[in-house]
Amino acid sequence: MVSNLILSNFSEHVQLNETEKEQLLSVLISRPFKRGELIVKGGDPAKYMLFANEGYMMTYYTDSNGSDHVISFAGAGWWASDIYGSLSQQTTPYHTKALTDGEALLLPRLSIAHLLQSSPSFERYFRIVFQKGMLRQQKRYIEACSTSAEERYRSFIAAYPDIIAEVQQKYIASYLGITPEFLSKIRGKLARIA
Amino acid sequence: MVSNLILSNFSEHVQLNETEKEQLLSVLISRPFKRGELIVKGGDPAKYMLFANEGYMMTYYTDSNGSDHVISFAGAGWWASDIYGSLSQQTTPYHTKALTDGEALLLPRLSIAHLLQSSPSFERYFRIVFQKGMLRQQKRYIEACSTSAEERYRSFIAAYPDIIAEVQQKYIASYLGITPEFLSKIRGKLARIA
DNA sequence: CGCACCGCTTAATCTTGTTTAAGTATTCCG
DNA sequence: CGGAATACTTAAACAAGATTAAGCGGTGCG
Repeated sequence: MVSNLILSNFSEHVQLNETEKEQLLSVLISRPFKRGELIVKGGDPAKYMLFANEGYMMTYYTDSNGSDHVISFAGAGWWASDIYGSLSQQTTPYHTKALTDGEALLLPRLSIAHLLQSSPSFERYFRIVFQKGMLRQQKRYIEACSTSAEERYRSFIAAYPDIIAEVQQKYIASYLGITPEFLSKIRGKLARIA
Repeated sequence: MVSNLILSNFSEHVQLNETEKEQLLSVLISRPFKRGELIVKGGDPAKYMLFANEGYMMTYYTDSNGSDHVISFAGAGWWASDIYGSLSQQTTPYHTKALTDGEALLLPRLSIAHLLQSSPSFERYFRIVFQKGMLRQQKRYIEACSTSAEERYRSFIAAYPDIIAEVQQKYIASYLGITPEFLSKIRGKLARIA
């Protein structure tokens, strides 16, 4: 398991000493995955936070009508946005699925609790991660309300060309909050213009 | 300034000792407000986090077309959800407005930084606040995608009857992501049924 | 090889919610 | 008290996006 990515992610926000680094690395669990594999199933006990060390994952929610809603994608160097694994809660409502082959690093809930208690640096790190997460979610909500599907698609390809390349269209559609059919229509229109 | 509310909010998540309590109270600034008053204006330097000690506030965003989008309401005992004041950033894009007469407690950004450094309890408190905030925002996004405006309105009145009583309809409409006209239509329909 | 499945596309029809516009009720304020 | 904003309602025309259904192309597998 190569752990440069997660260490550099931490060091963007806090400075860990060698002991803390070792402590972190010692509790991470490598979890290789294959394209299409369901890594965490909604309804199951939420035991971990998931960091993408390699490849792509997505976190999504199945509503009461059986429709899926993609909450976010996570490429290498990102946390999956199912953070129920960080709470002393029984289950997560979210699924997390592999979109490509790759490797996740699992951080067990109990280890999180332990890290948080052992050093303020960890409290600080997760405080910042959640602070940014909250801001990102707010921004996404506003964009969903105030811009058309076509605009959202355009800004998505501009912002995440790598995800467009790797991820199936139906998941992009779900992320944008539209049907695959409508995304196809938008793409047809954009291709005709270009 | 009576500060029971904010202390009891903190004590829901962390246990502060007397020194920490005094430290917190000593940096809070009382900010009484009148109904309709703009407490924080979008585009201005973000200097504070705002805690509602009495009355109701709302945080909203004005998009590039000039339409407003209510991000959240904050009644007594809640933080306003503009958390830009907690970052070392220049400005906030969000407005915060008084919906009733009341009092906000302002927590200056520099004081936050100071609290965070002086005790892990404060890191922990804000970590939990942002963690919950992120989850709330995710939930809201999913609801916006997966349920009709009528359902959202019904669950809103069920969950926040006090806000319905205090807050103008056009702001509720904005919060639900619909036009005031359409909310009026929904209300008409529900009244006819009942 | 063949066929079943899955993802993408296209197009017609339908729904939800918007826009525009007009009218009514309230509240604020001199 | 009176007049002017401002909030809410109603209704018709309209638009964005959903639904349904059909067809097409690749791909995995017996």
